[in-house]
Amino acid sequence: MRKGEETRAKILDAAEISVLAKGFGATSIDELIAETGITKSGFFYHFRDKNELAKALLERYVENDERIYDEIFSRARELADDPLQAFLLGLKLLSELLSDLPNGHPGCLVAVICSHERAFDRDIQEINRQAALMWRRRFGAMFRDIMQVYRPREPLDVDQLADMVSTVIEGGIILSKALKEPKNLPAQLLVFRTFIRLLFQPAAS
Amino acid sequence: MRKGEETRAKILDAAEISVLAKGFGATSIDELIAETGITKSGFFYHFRDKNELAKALLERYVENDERIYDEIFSRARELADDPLQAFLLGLKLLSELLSDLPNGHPGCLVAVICSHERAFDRDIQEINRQAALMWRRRFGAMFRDIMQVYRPREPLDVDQLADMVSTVIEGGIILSKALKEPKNLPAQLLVFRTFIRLLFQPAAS
DNA sequence: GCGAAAACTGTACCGACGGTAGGGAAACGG
DNA sequence: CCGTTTCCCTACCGTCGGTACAGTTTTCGC
Repeated sequence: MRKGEETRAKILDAAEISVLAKGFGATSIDELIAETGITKSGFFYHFRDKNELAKALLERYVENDERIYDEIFSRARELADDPLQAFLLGLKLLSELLSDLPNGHPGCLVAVICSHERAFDRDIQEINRQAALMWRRRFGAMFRDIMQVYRPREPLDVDQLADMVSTVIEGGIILSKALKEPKNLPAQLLVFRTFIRLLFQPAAS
Repeated sequence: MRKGEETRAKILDAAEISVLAKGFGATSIDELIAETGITKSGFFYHFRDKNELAKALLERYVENDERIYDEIFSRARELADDPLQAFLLGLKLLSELLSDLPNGHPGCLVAVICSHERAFDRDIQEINRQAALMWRRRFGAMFRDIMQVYRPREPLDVDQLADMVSTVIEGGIILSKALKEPKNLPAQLLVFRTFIRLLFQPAAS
Protein backbone atom coordinates (compact mmCIF):
# COMPACT_ATOMS: atom_id res chain seq x y z
CA MET A 1 0.00 0.00 0.00
CA ARG A 2 2.57 2.57 0.98
CA LYS A 3 5.15 0.75 -1.11
CA GLY A 4 2.89 1.06 -4.11
CA GLU A 5 2.68 4.81 -3.79
CA GLU A 6 6.42 4.97 -3.47
CA THR A 7 6.95 3.13 -6.75
CA ARG A 8 4.25 5.22 -8.37
CA ALA A 9 6.05 8.35 -7.22
CA LYS A 10 9.35 7.05 -8.59
CA ILE A 11 7.76 6.47 -11.98
CA LEU A 12 6.20 9.91 -11.93
CA ASP A 13 9.51 11.49 -10.95
CA ALA A 14 11.31 9.90 -13.87
CA ALA A 15 8.44 10.69 -16.22
CA GLU A 16 8.28 14.34 -15.23
CA ILE A 17 11.96 14.92 -15.88
CA SER A 18 11.80 13.15 -19.22
CA VAL A 19 8.56 14.72 -20.37
CA LEU A 20 9.76 18.22 -19.57
CA ALA A 21 13.03 17.56 -21.38
CA LYS A 22 11.84 15.66 -24.44
CA GLY A 23 8.12 16.02 -24.62
CA PHE A 24 5.52 13.37 -23.96
CA GLY A 25 5.78 11.47 -27.22
CA ALA A 26 9.52 11.06 -26.94
CA THR A 27 9.24 9.69 -23.42
CA SER A 28 9.03 5.92 -23.77
CA ILE A 29 7.62 3.56 -21.20
CA ASP A 30 10.60 1.27 -21.71
CA GLU A 31 12.82 4.14 -20.70
CA LEU A 32 10.83 4.82 -17.55
CA ILE A 33 10.82 1.21 -16.41
CA ALA A 34 14.57 1.01 -17.00
CA GLU A 35 15.15 4.07 -14.84
CA THR A 36 12.88 3.01 -12.01
CA GLY A 37 13.99 -0.63 -12.11
CA ILE A 38 10.48 -1.91 -12.57
CA THR A 39 9.10 -4.27 -15.21
CA LYS A 40 6.66 -3.43 -17.94
CA SER A 41 3.91 -5.36 -16.19
CA GLY A 42 4.70 -3.42 -13.05
CA PHE A 43 4.27 -0.18 -14.90
CA PHE A 44 0.90 -1.15 -16.30
CA TYR A 45 -0.17 -2.25 -12.84
CA HIS A 46 0.11 1.37 -11.75
CA PHE A 47 -1.08 3.09 -14.94
CA ARG A 48 -3.63 1.65 -17.33
CA ASP A 49 -1.98 3.42 -20.27
CA LYS A 50 0.19 6.36 -21.16
CA ASN A 51 -2.74 8.73 -21.00
CA GLU A 52 -3.30 7.88 -17.35
CA LEU A 53 0.36 8.50 -16.69
CA ALA A 54 -0.03 11.94 -18.23
CA LYS A 55 -3.08 12.60 -16.11
CA ALA A 56 -1.37 11.60 -12.86
CA LEU A 57 1.67 13.59 -13.88
CA LEU A 58 -0.33 16.71 -14.57
CA GLU A 59 -2.38 16.40 -11.38
CA ARG A 60 0.74 16.08 -9.27
CA TYR A 61 2.41 18.95 -11.08
CA VAL A 62 -0.52 21.30 -10.62
CA GLU A 63 -0.79 20.45 -6.91
CA ASN A 64 2.87 21.15 -6.39
CA ASP A 65 2.61 24.36 -8.36
CA GLU A 66 -0.24 25.57 -6.19
CA ARG A 67 1.72 24.72 -3.06
CA ILE A 68 4.68 26.82 -4.18
CA TYR A 69 2.48 29.81 -4.97
CA ASP A 70 0.74 29.41 -1.61
CA GLU A 71 4.04 29.46 0.21
CA ILE A 72 5.54 32.42 -1.61
CA PHE A 73 2.57 34.72 -1.53
CA SER A 74 1.54 33.89 2.03
CA ARG A 75 5.08 34.66 3.13
CA ALA A 76 4.95 37.92 1.17
CA ARG A 77 1.64 38.70 2.84
CA GLU A 78 3.22 38.20 6.25
CA LEU A 79 6.10 40.53 5.50
CA ALA A 80 4.04 43.35 4.01
CA ASP A 81 0.78 44.71 5.32
CA ASP A 82 -0.17 46.57 2.20
CA PRO A 83 -1.69 44.32 -0.51
CA LEU A 84 0.22 46.05 -3.31
CA GLN A 85 3.53 45.82 -1.48
CA ALA A 86 2.79 42.18 -0.65
CA PHE A 87 2.12 41.38 -4.30
CA LEU A 88 5.23 43.20 -5.48
CA LEU A 89 7.26 41.39 -2.85
CA GLY A 90 5.73 38.07 -3.92
CA LEU A 91 6.79 38.69 -7.51
CA LYS A 92 10.28 39.50 -6.30
CA LEU A 93 10.46 36.35 -4.19
CA LEU A 94 9.21 34.29 -7.12
CA SER A 95 11.75 35.89 -9.42
CA GLU A 96 14.54 35.12 -6.96
CA LEU A 97 13.39 31.55 -6.54
CA LEU A 98 13.41 31.08 -10.32
CA SER A 99 16.75 32.79 -10.57
CA ASP A 100 18.26 30.30 -8.12
CA LEU A 101 17.38 27.30 -10.26
CA PRO A 102 20.77 26.40 -11.76
CA ASN A 103 19.45 25.23 -15.12
CA GLY A 104 16.48 27.53 -15.23
CA HIS A 105 12.85 26.51 -14.97
CA PRO A 106 12.52 22.88 -16.12
CA GLY A 107 9.36 23.70 -18.05
CA CYS A 108 5.66 23.84 -17.32
CA LEU A 109 3.62 20.69 -17.84
CA VAL A 110 0.53 22.75 -18.53
CA ALA A 111 2.31 24.30 -21.50
CA VAL A 112 3.55 20.91 -22.69
CA ILE A 113 0.02 19.56 -22.65
CA CYS A 114 -1.17 22.63 -24.56
CA SER A 115 1.42 22.01 -27.26
CA HIS A 116 0.12 18.45 -27.60
CA GLU A 117 -3.54 19.33 -27.24
CA ARG A 118 -5.39 16.84 -29.34
CA ALA A 119 -3.08 14.02 -28.32
CA PHE A 120 -4.78 13.88 -24.93
CA ASP A 121 -8.33 13.23 -23.85
CA ARG A 122 -10.79 15.73 -22.42
CA ASP A 123 -10.03 14.78 -18.84
CA ILE A 124 -6.53 16.09 -19.16
CA GLN A 125 -7.54 19.19 -21.07
CA GLU A 126 -10.02 19.93 -18.32
CA ILE A 127 -7.39 19.60 -15.59
CA ASN A 128 -5.27 21.99 -17.60
CA ARG A 129 -8.11 24.46 -17.89
CA GLN A 130 -8.87 24.27 -14.20
CA ALA A 131 -5.22 24.94 -13.40
CA ALA A 132 -5.26 28.10 -15.49
CA LEU A 133 -8.54 29.15 -13.88
CA MET A 134 -7.01 28.62 -10.43
CA TRP A 135 -4.20 30.97 -11.36
CA ARG A 136 -6.75 33.50 -12.52
CA ARG A 137 -8.68 33.25 -9.26
CA ARG A 138 -5.54 33.45 -7.16
CA PHE A 139 -4.05 36.52 -8.77
CA GLY A 140 -7.45 38.04 -9.41
CA ALA A 141 -8.13 38.01 -5.66
CA MET A 142 -4.82 39.76 -5.07
CA PHE A 143 -5.59 42.48 -7.61
CA ARG A 144 -9.04 42.99 -6.13
CA ASP A 145 -7.42 43.50 -2.74
CA ILE A 146 -5.01 45.97 -4.24
CA MET A 147 -7.78 47.87 -5.97
CA GLN A 148 -9.59 48.38 -2.69
CA VAL A 149 -6.65 50.51 -1.64
CA TYR A 150 -5.19 51.83 -4.88
CA ARG A 151 -6.85 53.16 -7.99
CA PRO A 152 -5.22 51.93 -11.21
CA ARG A 153 -4.02 54.68 -13.48
CA GLU A 154 -5.70 52.90 -16.37
CA PRO A 155 -8.92 50.90 -16.13
CA LEU A 156 -8.09 47.23 -16.65
CA ASP A 157 -10.14 44.07 -16.31
CA VAL A 158 -9.10 42.23 -13.15
CA ASP A 159 -9.25 38.79 -14.77
CA GLN A 160 -7.14 39.92 -17.70
CA LEU A 161 -4.64 41.45 -15.31
CA ALA A 162 -4.57 38.20 -13.33
CA ASP A 163 -4.07 36.19 -16.54
CA MET A 164 -1.15 38.44 -17.35
CA VAL A 165 0.79 36.93 -14.45
CA SER A 166 0.40 33.43 -15.90
CA THR A 167 1.05 34.75 -19.39
CA VAL A 168 4.37 36.27 -18.37
CA ILE A 169 5.43 33.13 -16.52
CA GLU A 170 4.48 30.75 -19.33
CA GLY A 171 5.88 33.02 -22.01
CA GLY A 172 9.00 33.62 -19.97
CA ILE A 173 9.61 29.88 -19.63
CA ILE A 174 9.38 29.45 -23.40
CA LEU A 175 11.57 32.41 -24.22
CA SER A 176 14.16 31.33 -21.65
CA LYS A 177 14.29 27.92 -23.30
CA ALA A 178 14.34 29.21 -26.85
CA LEU A 179 17.08 31.73 -26.09
CA LYS A 180 18.90 29.37 -23.74
CA GLU A 181 19.01 32.22 -21.24
CA PRO A 182 17.66 30.86 -17.96
CA LYS A 183 17.77 34.30 -16.38
CA ASN A 184 15.25 35.59 -18.89
CA LEU A 185 12.22 34.29 -17.02
CA PRO A 186 13.05 35.97 -13.68
CA ALA A 187 13.98 39.13 -15.57
CA GLN A 188 10.64 39.19 -17.37
CA LEU A 189 8.86 38.78 -14.06
CA LEU A 190 10.65 41.85 -12.75
CA VAL A 191 9.70 43.85 -15.85
CA PHE A 192 6.11 42.86 -15.23
CA ARG A 193 6.56 43.89 -11.60
CA THR A 194 7.60 47.34 -12.77
CA PHE A 195 4.46 47.57 -14.89
CA ILE A 196 2.28 46.72 -11.89
CA ARG A 197 4.08 49.31 -9.75
CA LEU A 198 3.51 51.86 -12.49
CA LEU A 199 -0.13 50.94 -12.82
CA PHE A 200 -0.96 51.48 -9.17
CA GLN A 201 1.47 54.29 -8.51
CA PRO A 202 -0.30 57.50 -7.49
CA ALA A 203 -0.60 59.99 -10.33
CA ALA A 204 1.47 62.63 -8.62
CA SER A 205 5.19 62.09 -8.96
CA MET B 1 11.70 20.85 -59.97
CA ARG B 2 8.60 22.98 -59.49
CA LYS B 3 6.49 19.86 -59.08
CA GLY B 4 8.84 18.72 -56.35
CA GLU B 5 8.50 21.90 -54.39
CA GLU B 6 4.76 21.68 -54.70
CA THR B 7 4.68 18.22 -53.15
CA ARG B 8 7.12 19.34 -50.51
CA ALA B 9 4.87 22.25 -49.64
CA LYS B 10 1.85 19.95 -49.45
CA ILE B 11 3.67 17.73 -46.98
CA LEU B 12 4.74 20.72 -44.92
CA ASP B 13 1.20 22.09 -44.91
CA ALA B 14 -0.23 18.84 -43.59
CA ALA B 15 2.63 18.48 -41.12
CA GLU B 16 2.24 21.99 -39.73
CA ILE B 17 -1.45 21.54 -39.00
CA SER B 18 -0.91 18.18 -37.38
CA VAL B 19 2.15 19.20 -35.37
CA LEU B 20 0.45 22.28 -33.99
CA ALA B 21 -2.60 20.23 -33.06
CA LYS B 22 -1.03 17.07 -31.67
CA GLY B 23 2.62 17.74 -31.16
CA PHE B 24 5.51 16.40 -33.15
CA GLY B 25 5.68 12.92 -31.69
CA ALA B 26 2.00 12.24 -32.32
CA THR B 27 2.32 13.29 -35.95
CA SER B 28 3.05 10.13 -37.91
CA ILE B 29 4.65 9.98 -41.30
CA ASP B 30 2.04 7.45 -42.39
CA GLU B 31 -0.62 10.02 -41.61
CA LEU B 32 1.14 12.71 -43.62
CA ILE B 33 1.57 10.52 -46.69
CA ALA B 34 -2.08 9.49 -46.49
CA GLU B 35 -3.19 13.12 -46.44
CA THR B 36 -0.91 14.25 -49.24
CA GLY B 37 -1.51 11.15 -51.37
CA ILE B 38 2.15 10.36 -51.58
CA THR B 39 3.96 7.13 -50.76
CA LYS B 40 6.42 6.51 -47.99
CA SER B 41 9.32 6.41 -50.42
CA GLY B 42 8.10 9.68 -51.83
CA PHE B 43 8.17 11.22 -48.40
CA PHE B 44 11.71 10.08 -47.70
CA TYR B 45 12.76 11.41 -51.07
CA HIS B 46 11.91 14.89 -49.83
CA PHE B 47 13.00 14.53 -46.20
CA ARG B 48 15.82 12.30 -45.04
CA ASP B 49 14.11 11.74 -41.71
CA LYS B 50 11.60 13.24 -39.31
CA ASN B 51 14.16 15.61 -37.92
CA GLU B 52 14.67 17.19 -41.32
CA LEU B 53 10.94 17.58 -41.65
CA ALA B 54 10.93 19.44 -38.34
CA LYS B 55 13.75 21.65 -39.54
CA ALA B 56 12.04 22.55 -42.81
CA LEU B 57 8.79 23.11 -40.95
CA LEU B 58 10.38 25.45 -38.44
CA GLU B 59 12.30 27.38 -41.09
CA ARG B 60 9.17 27.96 -43.11
CA TYR B 61 7.20 28.92 -40.02
CA VAL B 62 9.76 31.45 -38.85
CA GLU B 63 9.98 33.04 -42.31
CA ASN B 64 6.22 33.40 -42.47
CA ASP B 65 6.14 34.78 -38.95
CA GLU B 66 8.69 37.46 -39.84
CA ARG B 67 6.72 38.39 -42.92
CA ILE B 68 3.55 38.97 -40.91
CA TYR B 69 5.36 41.15 -38.39
CA ASP B 70 6.98 43.09 -41.22
CA GLU B 71 3.63 43.79 -42.80
CA ILE B 72 1.82 44.81 -39.64
CA PHE B 73 4.44 47.08 -38.19
CA SER B 74 5.40 48.70 -41.48
CA ARG B 75 1.74 49.49 -42.06
CA ALA B 76 1.52 50.91 -38.55
CA ARG B 77 4.61 52.96 -39.26
CA GLU B 78 2.96 54.40 -42.35
CA LEU B 79 -0.16 55.39 -40.47
CA ALA B 80 1.56 57.02 -37.52
CA ASP B 81 4.54 59.33 -37.59
CA ASP B 82 5.37 59.06 -33.94
CA PRO B 83 7.32 55.88 -33.05
CA LEU B 84 5.31 55.31 -29.88
CA GLN B 85 1.99 55.76 -31.64
CA ALA B 86 3.18 53.48 -34.45
CA PHE B 87 4.11 50.75 -31.98
CA LEU B 88 0.85 51.06 -30.07
CA LEU B 89 -1.04 50.93 -33.36
CA GLY B 90 0.99 47.89 -34.43
CA LEU B 91 0.02 46.08 -31.23
CA LYS B 92 -3.60 46.97 -31.85
CA LEU B 93 -3.46 45.72 -35.45
CA LEU B 94 -1.80 42.51 -34.28
CA SER B 95 -4.42 42.05 -31.59
CA GLU B 96 -7.19 42.53 -34.16
CA LEU B 97 -5.60 40.13 -36.57
CA LEU B 98 -5.37 37.49 -33.84
CA SER B 99 -8.90 38.22 -32.77
CA ASP B 100 -10.16 37.52 -36.28
CA LEU B 101 -8.80 33.99 -36.33
CA PRO B 102 -11.94 31.91 -35.82
CA ASN B 103 -10.31 29.15 -33.77
CA GLY B 104 -7.67 31.32 -32.18
CA HIS B 105 -3.96 31.17 -32.83
CA PRO B 106 -3.09 27.67 -34.08
CA GLY B 107 0.01 27.60 -31.90
CA CYS B 108 3.61 28.64 -32.23
CA LEU B 109 6.08 26.13 -33.61
CA VAL B 110 8.90 27.78 -31.68
CA ALA B 111 7.06 26.98 -28.47
CA VAL B 112 6.34 23.43 -29.59
CA ILE B 113 10.03 22.86 -30.28
CA CYS B 114 10.87 24.30 -26.85
CA SER B 115 8.54 21.84 -25.19
CA HIS B 116 10.31 19.01 -26.99
CA GLU B 117 13.77 20.43 -26.57
CA ARG B 118 16.08 17.48 -26.28
CA ALA B 119 14.14 15.50 -28.87
CA PHE B 120 15.67 17.66 -31.62
CA ASP B 121 19.22 18.27 -32.71
CA ARG B 122 21.25 21.44 -32.25
CA ASP B 123 20.45 22.73 -35.73
CA ILE B 124 16.81 23.08 -34.83
CA GLN B 125 17.47 24.53 -31.42
CA GLU B 126 19.70 27.11 -33.05
CA ILE B 127 17.02 28.12 -35.56
CA ASN B 128 14.69 28.51 -32.63
CA ARG B 129 17.18 30.66 -30.77
CA GLN B 130 17.78 32.84 -33.81
CA ALA B 131 14.05 33.35 -34.21
CA ALA B 132 13.76 34.59 -30.64
CA LEU B 133 16.77 36.84 -31.16
CA MET B 134 15.18 38.28 -34.30
CA TRP B 135 12.10 39.19 -32.28
CA ARG B 136 14.34 40.83 -29.72
CA ARG B 137 16.12 42.87 -32.38
CA ARG B 138 12.88 43.84 -34.10
CA PHE B 139 11.07 45.10 -31.03
CA GLY B 140 14.27 46.39 -29.45
CA ALA B 141 14.76 48.69 -32.43
CA MET B 142 11.22 49.99 -32.01
CA PHE B 143 11.72 50.71 -28.32
CA ARG B 144 15.00 52.47 -29.03
CA ASP B 145 13.17 54.68 -31.52
CA ILE B 146 10.52 55.40 -28.94
CA MET B 147 13.09 56.24 -26.29
CA GLN B 148 14.65 58.85 -28.54
CA VAL B 149 11.41 60.76 -28.23
CA TYR B 150 9.93 59.67 -24.90
CA ARG B 151 11.55 59.10 -21.55
CA PRO B 152 10.25 55.97 -19.79
CA ARG B 153 8.79 56.63 -16.36
CA GLU B 154 10.83 53.71 -15.06
CA PRO B 155 14.28 52.72 -16.30
CA LEU B 156 13.97 49.39 -18.12
CA ASP B 157 16.41 47.39 -20.19
CA VAL B 158 15.51 47.68 -23.87
CA ASP B 159 16.19 44.02 -24.62
CA GLN B 160 14.10 42.87 -21.70
CA LEU B 161 11.30 45.17 -22.82
CA ALA B 162 11.58 43.77 -26.35
CA ASP B 163 11.52 40.21 -25.02
CA MET B 164 8.35 41.10 -23.14
CA VAL B 165 6.51 41.36 -26.47
CA SER B 166 7.44 37.80 -27.38
CA THR B 167 6.78 36.66 -23.82
CA VAL B 168 3.24 38.03 -23.88
CA ILE B 169 2.54 36.50 -27.28
CA GLU B 170 3.93 33.06 -26.42
CA GLY B 171 2.37 33.07 -22.98
CA GLY B 172 -0.90 34.33 -24.40
CA ILE B 173 -1.01 31.51 -26.92
CA ILE B 174 -0.56 28.94 -24.16
CA LEU B 175 -3.10 30.51 -21.85
CA SER B 176 -5.62 30.81 -24.66
CA LYS B 177 -5.23 27.13 -25.40
CA ALA B 178 -5.28 26.03 -21.77
CA LEU B 179 -8.37 28.10 -20.99
CA LYS B 180 -9.96 27.36 -24.37
CA GLU B 181 -10.56 31.09 -24.68
CA PRO B 182 -9.18 32.17 -28.08
CA LYS B 183 -9.83 35.83 -27.27
CA ASN B 184 -7.41 35.67 -24.38
CA LEU B 185 -4.32 36.20 -26.51
CA PRO B 186 -5.53 39.40 -28.23
CA ALA B 187 -6.80 40.64 -24.86
CA GLN B 188 -3.41 40.05 -23.24
CA LEU B 189 -1.76 41.96 -26.04
CA LEU B 190 -4.00 44.92 -25.33
CA VAL B 191 -3.20 44.76 -21.62
CA PHE B 192 0.47 44.86 -22.54
CA ARG B 193 -0.29 47.78 -24.83
CA THR B 194 -1.75 49.66 -21.88
CA PHE B 195 1.42 49.00 -19.91
CA ILE B 196 3.55 50.42 -22.70
CA ARG B 197 1.35 53.49 -22.95
CA LEU B 198 1.66 53.95 -19.19
CA LEU B 199 5.42 53.52 -19.31
CA PHE B 200 5.99 56.26 -21.88
CA GLN B 201 3.16 58.54 -20.82
CA PRO B 202 4.43 61.95 -19.64
CA ALA B 203 4.51 62.23 -15.84
CA ALA B 204 2.06 65.08 -15.73
CA SER B 205 -1.55 64.03 -16.06
C1' DG C 1 2.15 -15.68 12.47
C1' DC C 2 -1.46 -16.13 8.96
C1' DG C 3 -4.29 -15.07 5.29
C1' DA C 4 -5.68 -11.96 1.99
C1' DA C 5 -4.88 -8.33 -0.63
C1' DA C 6 -1.48 -5.52 -2.93
C1' DA C 7 2.48 -5.16 -5.64
C1' DC C 8 4.74 -6.81 -8.57
C1' DT C 9 7.47 -10.44 -12.29
C1' DG C 10 7.82 -13.24 -16.73
C1' DT C 11 6.69 -14.47 -21.12
C1' DA C 12 4.67 -14.22 -25.25
C1' DC C 13 2.42 -11.67 -28.37
C1' DC C 14 0.21 -7.71 -31.49
C1' DG C 15 -0.16 -3.63 -34.57
C1' DA C 16 1.66 0.90 -35.58
C1' DC C 17 5.46 3.55 -36.44
C1' DG C 18 10.15 5.35 -37.93
C1' DG C 19 13.37 4.10 -40.96
C1' DT C 20 16.32 1.39 -44.59
C1' DA C 21 17.33 -0.81 -49.04
C1' DG C 22 17.00 -1.14 -53.66
C1' DG C 23 14.89 -1.67 -58.05
C1' DG C 24 12.25 0.51 -60.81
C1' DA C 25 9.06 4.00 -63.69
C1' DA C 26 6.69 8.26 -65.17
C1' DA C 27 7.40 13.24 -66.10
C1' DC C 28 9.83 16.87 -67.60
C1' DG C 29 13.45 19.89 -69.32
C1' DG C 30 16.99 20.86 -72.55
C1' DC D 1 15.60 11.52 -76.95
C1' DC D 2 18.48 11.46 -73.04
C1' DG D 3 19.17 12.43 -68.28
C1' DT D 4 17.67 14.17 -64.17
C1' DT D 5 14.08 14.79 -61.05
C1' DT D 6 10.33 12.93 -58.87
C1' DC D 7 8.15 9.51 -57.22
C1' DC D 8 6.19 4.20 -56.63
C1' DC D 9 6.60 -0.68 -54.98
C1' DT D 10 8.00 -4.33 -52.07
C1' DA D 11 10.17 -6.17 -48.41
C1' DC D 12 12.21 -5.76 -44.28
C1' DC D 13 14.02 -4.22 -39.31
C1' DG D 14 13.89 -2.53 -34.50
C1' DT D 15 11.23 0.06 -31.18
C1' DC D 16 7.27 1.25 -28.92
C1' DG D 17 2.62 1.17 -26.75
C1' DG D 18 -0.31 -2.07 -25.26
C1' DT D 19 -2.64 -6.80 -24.08
C1' DA D 20 -3.16 -11.18 -21.81
C1' DC D 21 -2.51 -13.86 -18.20
C1' DA D 22 -0.43 -16.92 -15.08
C1' DG D 23 2.72 -16.90 -11.31
C1' DT D 24 5.35 -14.92 -7.33
C1' DT D 25 6.72 -11.97 -3.67
C1' DT D 26 5.67 -8.26 -0.25
C1' DT D 27 3.03 -6.02 2.86
C1' DC D 28 -0.42 -5.20 6.30
C1' DG D 29 -4.31 -5.96 9.27
C1' DC D 30 -5.80 -8.87 12.54
